[in-house]
Amino acid sequence: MKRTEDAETALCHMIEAMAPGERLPSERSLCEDLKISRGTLRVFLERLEARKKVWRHVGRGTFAGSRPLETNPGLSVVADTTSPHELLEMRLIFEPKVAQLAALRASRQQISQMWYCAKKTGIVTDSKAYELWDATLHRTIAEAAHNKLLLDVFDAINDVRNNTDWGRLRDMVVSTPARQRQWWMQHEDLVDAIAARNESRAEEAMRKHIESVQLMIQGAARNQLSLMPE
Amino acid sequence: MKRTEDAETALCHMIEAMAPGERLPSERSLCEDLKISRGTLRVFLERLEARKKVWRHVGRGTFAGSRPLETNPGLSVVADTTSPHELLEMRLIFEPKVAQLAALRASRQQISQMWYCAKKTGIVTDSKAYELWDATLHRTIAEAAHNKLLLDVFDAINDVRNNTDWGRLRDMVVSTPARQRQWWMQHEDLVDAIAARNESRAEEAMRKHIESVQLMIQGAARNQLSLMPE
DNA sequence: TATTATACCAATTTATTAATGGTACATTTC
DNA sequence: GAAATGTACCATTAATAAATTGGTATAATA
Repeated sequence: MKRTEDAETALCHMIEAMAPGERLPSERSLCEDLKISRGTLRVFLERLEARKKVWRHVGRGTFAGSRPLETNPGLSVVADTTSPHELLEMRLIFEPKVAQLAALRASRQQISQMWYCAKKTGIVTDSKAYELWDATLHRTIAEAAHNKLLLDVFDAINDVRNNTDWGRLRDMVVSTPARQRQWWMQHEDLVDAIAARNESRAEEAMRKHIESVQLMIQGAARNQLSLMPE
Repeated sequence: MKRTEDAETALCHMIEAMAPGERLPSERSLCEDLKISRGTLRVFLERLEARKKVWRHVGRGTFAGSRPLETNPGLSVVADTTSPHELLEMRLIFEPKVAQLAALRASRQQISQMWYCAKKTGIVTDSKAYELWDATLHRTIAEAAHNKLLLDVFDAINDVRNNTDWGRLRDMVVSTPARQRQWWMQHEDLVDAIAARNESRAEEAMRKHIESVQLMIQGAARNQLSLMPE
């Protein structure tokens, strides 16, 4: 009885002397040092964990201090748990302002590339090709904002977009020639505003464009929902 | 002479028949199949790479089609290459809209937590504690937007913020009681707008707040620049 | 009842091995 | 002499194996 209590206080002192985040020896070596069995040691550690004195993780070890905020998982893993609605809301926050900055800072070469991409979105026939040129256009605009951090965030969001499998939904984006014509005209309008260095018009054009997509997707999702058995 | 040319055209046809992104056999097995040496094969591949017909990567292989956009490196690694200016521009794009959504969707509990954090930013004395409560306030607002993807993006941006070492710059944020009072009042105003469910006022308050920080940091950076030897 | 001893599991890290494209150089072939 | 070959080695990456860790169950022991 006495010996194990001594071991517990020794363990506590040991932990208090450690810097937060520092790693404890493994359970197997700790129980040797303290001359107690692994089972009893784990009882002590359980209490310490409840008191937020340590935190544990299988395969890694036991650490002093309280569990750190889980590190950013890279954004692409959230693809499974996010919805088209969330993604479009995000893009609606982000991209209009990006277009505004692009209107200020785009180089002539970038603008001509935008024209090229926009034209392509009007003439390609299959949905995969459309998506490619659409993505390239939007990314060119993000590049034209000339802010590296902003571009990285854009790519991170796009990663989510690419790693989802709302497959049937995506095909609907260019389901009809009329729709494709609508997106193409919006693209032309957007690039025209950027080329004219008209900040507010560029922002507005991008906002309108994404809102259109949002409306379309919402409608499609509703239809699809009513058709699906579960 | 003739045989190698045949091999080159055969290689071209092979690649054209492949789907973009598909992986070619390794150089060592390809040159066996085509009955040519690795050196000449590599000359062909070099030409194909220049024409964007293939792209190569050491340790991975050679792939058909044009090189895909480089994958998101995790956002936290860009911390070294980004600047306070870029970060604040990013936040200025992002957070006002987040505040607007928060005004729509914040729960009562979240609002009371905002009040608590805002009050703390007014009374704490050391700059580390200020940063803690400031960060908690801003993150609570992001949570209140109730969009998981948005929150992840917010955390990613914050990661950059934490992983930089513009140390002296950060201390200046609360360098004087007058400054701290300024930020505190802006925080109170912001939370008040959210609590009142006033979207446009919340957006405006957040914009004003970040613009103030932006101005301050710019001024501080200028001063520091003029003091630094290199 | 409390403690020990033992065995096994799933998650994770670390170490090892194998494979890839990149490069240099001597050799062969036409 | 120019073109092609054969060979050896490197740095990077992927694939695999081995070792370690916390988590859990069970029987034996004090």
